[in-house]
Amino acid sequence: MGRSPCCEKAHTNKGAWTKEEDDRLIAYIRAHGEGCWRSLPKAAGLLRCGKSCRLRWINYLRPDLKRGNFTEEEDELIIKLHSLLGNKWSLIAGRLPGRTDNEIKNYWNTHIRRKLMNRGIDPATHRPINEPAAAATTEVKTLSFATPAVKEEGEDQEEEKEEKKVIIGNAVGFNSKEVIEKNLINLELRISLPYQNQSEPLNIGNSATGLCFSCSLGIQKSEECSCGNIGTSNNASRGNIGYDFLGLKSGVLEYRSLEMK
DNA sequence: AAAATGCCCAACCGCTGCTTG
DNA sequence: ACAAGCAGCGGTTGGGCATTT
Repeated sequence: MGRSPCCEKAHTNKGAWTKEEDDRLIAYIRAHGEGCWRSLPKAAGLLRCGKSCRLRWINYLRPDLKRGNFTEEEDELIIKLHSLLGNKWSLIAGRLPGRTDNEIKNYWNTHIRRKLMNRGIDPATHRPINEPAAAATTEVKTLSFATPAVKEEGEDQEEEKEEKKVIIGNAVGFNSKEVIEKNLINLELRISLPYQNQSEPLNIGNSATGLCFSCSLGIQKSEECSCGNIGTSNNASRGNIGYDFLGLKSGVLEYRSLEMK
């Protein structure tokens, strides 16, 4: 048997929150802190379900929320993060202090989508709208590399052979579930390169360190390594991507911070 | 001035993965 | 082991406000 229900839905309020409800919720969380949303409504004297209280607090009442208009810098950061992460609003919000996933999601749908459309960029793919579909799927490189993690003795031989792959292409598309289900990668993320004119050579390695793109990503032992540093790169352990990816300079995006689960 | 239309955003809905009993 | 609840997430909705006709 499971646990008892969190609240009686028949006796809960719905719709817009009143000032009194807000005050009760704020007062309760100030006194007892966040968490245990299940018991919070009853303890705080609110006729709301815990889920509704959590949403109200996170999206509206939290004292560290910025409110107000998004800055141009925030706009550009959201665009860049979206090109990397897709509709992972909570991850994007994690990079924008004082902003919530709901707020960013709304802002994206109402402002940034239109902004990109006006620039002639498809907000879903971050590519020029008139670009042929075929071109969007070319130049997809798959880097294969054995997992650097130390295997414990006695693990299945088949498991030993499994590859973990980072799919690097200039197509932004997320099918992370499939990738994870196939146990190909432990990152719920596809890292994709920005659109580039085919005539322009890719110059995304780290010229400062002399590392190629795959080494800069911390992908050791990659077949795609072109810099001769196979197995010697320690960027992964440093945690930084170390190149200007979509204009995100080293340190803005930390590789480890993109790991999920 | 009133009606129609468009926009914004808070809140809800439904799903997924994890936890609990 | 299993069923049911919880927390968190992304998608969608609808009410209120602003602008246009």
